[in-house]
Amino acid sequence: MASDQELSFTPVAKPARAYEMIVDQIENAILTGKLTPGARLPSERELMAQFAVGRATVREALRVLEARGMIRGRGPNPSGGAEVLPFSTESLHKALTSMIALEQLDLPALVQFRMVIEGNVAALSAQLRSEESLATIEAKLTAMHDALNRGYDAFAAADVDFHKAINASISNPLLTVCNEVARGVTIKLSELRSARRTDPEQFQAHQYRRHQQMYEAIRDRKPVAALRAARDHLYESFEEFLDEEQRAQLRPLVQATGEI
Amino acid sequence: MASDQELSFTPVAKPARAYEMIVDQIENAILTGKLTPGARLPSERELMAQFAVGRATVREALRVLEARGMIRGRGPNPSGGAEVLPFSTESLHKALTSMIALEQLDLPALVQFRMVIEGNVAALSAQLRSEESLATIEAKLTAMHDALNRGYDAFAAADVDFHKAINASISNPLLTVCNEVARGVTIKLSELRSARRTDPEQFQAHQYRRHQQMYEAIRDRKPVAALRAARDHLYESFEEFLDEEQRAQLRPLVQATGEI
DNA sequence: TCCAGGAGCTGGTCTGACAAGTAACCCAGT
DNA sequence: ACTGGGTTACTTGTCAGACCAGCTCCTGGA
Repeated sequence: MASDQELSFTPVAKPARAYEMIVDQIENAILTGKLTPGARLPSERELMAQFAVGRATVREALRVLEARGMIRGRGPNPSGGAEVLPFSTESLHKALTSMIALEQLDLPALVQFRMVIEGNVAALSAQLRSEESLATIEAKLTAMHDALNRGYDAFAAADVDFHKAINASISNPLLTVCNEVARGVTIKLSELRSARRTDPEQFQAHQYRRHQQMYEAIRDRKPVAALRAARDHLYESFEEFLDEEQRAQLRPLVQATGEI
Repeated sequence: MASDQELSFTPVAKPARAYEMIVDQIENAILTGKLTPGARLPSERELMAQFAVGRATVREALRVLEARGMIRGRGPNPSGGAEVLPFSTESLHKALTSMIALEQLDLPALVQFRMVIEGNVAALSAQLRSEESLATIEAKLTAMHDALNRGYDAFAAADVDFHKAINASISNPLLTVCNEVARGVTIKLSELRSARRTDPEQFQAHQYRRHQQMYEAIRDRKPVAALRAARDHLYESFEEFLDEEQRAQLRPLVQATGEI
């Protein structure tokens, strides 16, 4: 152990690449608030002069910052360079999405994840929601009712809005992002497996009733009911795509009626 | 509403930048498995010929992919170009870290997230674990006991191993990764706020008892007890860093004793 | 007063070039 | 036969200069 430490030499030099130092400098300026969202970076040619590097190096640094969602190029424009963006979860979105693709997640794992997250989000909302949040959720539920039988896309959009309102009521960006990414990937994955349902009206009506249950549980501050409604809703939605073994993996989350 | 749909024209042209198309092509090749981790991309000059663009364009595309953690440049090297990397949580880490720096994510939100995930993972493990998984978890608990009073690092490593064993017992990579990333970021964030504890022996002994409770709940297939042990453990670990308002945000997850 | 058109800047891309670094090969010496 | 060193061919990192197309702004004419 001790000999290990004594023998571990540190690398002699770090071949720091020039564009990385530029990235670090601009990133620090943004993270420390010296560059605020909406501000404009100098033009590439000016940055080239300030950093004393070639334009290609400046551009590589800008591409990295753009990939991290911190700035956005705005086309040719004499009024300044790239714009500093306000915080967005987009890079988190992309990282999670590519993770899901690379891990070759299957539908049961995704649904299990969503049952965990959405169930607890609903339960938390039932306990922590404000009156304003509840009003928003109710409004989205009404919009969902109005969207009944107006086609798949309209109803799906209202569905998303409803869940977004619930997420907003507990204001935890991590839970929200995980929720939305998982939802997006789940839909993409399940749409590959089956065409649209043959009885959309009946299906939508049932979906609406489930969402109504979730709303009522949140309104009445009943976390257990909210949890169950959210999980049952998810299980029902994807049950048809799973075989018996896969369902067994999810059933603990459904069965856990009065206990968990 | 209907007029909205009719009036929504689609963008006439996408000013797609050349390097973005290159990013998409290489990204798709990786995501679909046509390029597997460890493989090497062609050299920049060869890519330049294949895509029929200039080298600067190829390089900008490579920088974006590198920023996303999908490839890694390997210096000047006649044996090939950039290396395709296996999935890593580094980009997730970076995204979360910058969220914290931009004050979009605070410690209560992180702990809340972990209480949701880890609690349900423990509960699921209590229901779905196999006997082999349980044996591994028990082994890790024993290792944790052996690491008592062997210093902060040794105990922390044993702690991580224990939780990894629980994660492995339900084999949902999405839950596992979210768990580990959140743990890493939480530790980084809380270490900034306070020095090491003054009574490490007592603290470690208490931590060990909590983990023992979790193990026993999983062994006895008591999901509610496992859930509570996991959540209480987290709440206790970070309670000291939170003010009263922040604690109120987490208390629903702790209070939910016999119900949720 | 108002609008059309040019000037000047910008980003996006290409070409060509050079230094520095590494992997592989060959060859001499032991 | 095996080790060691040097050479070579290729790579990346970076720079300089150039061109084009698009956006702003300002000016000059109607």
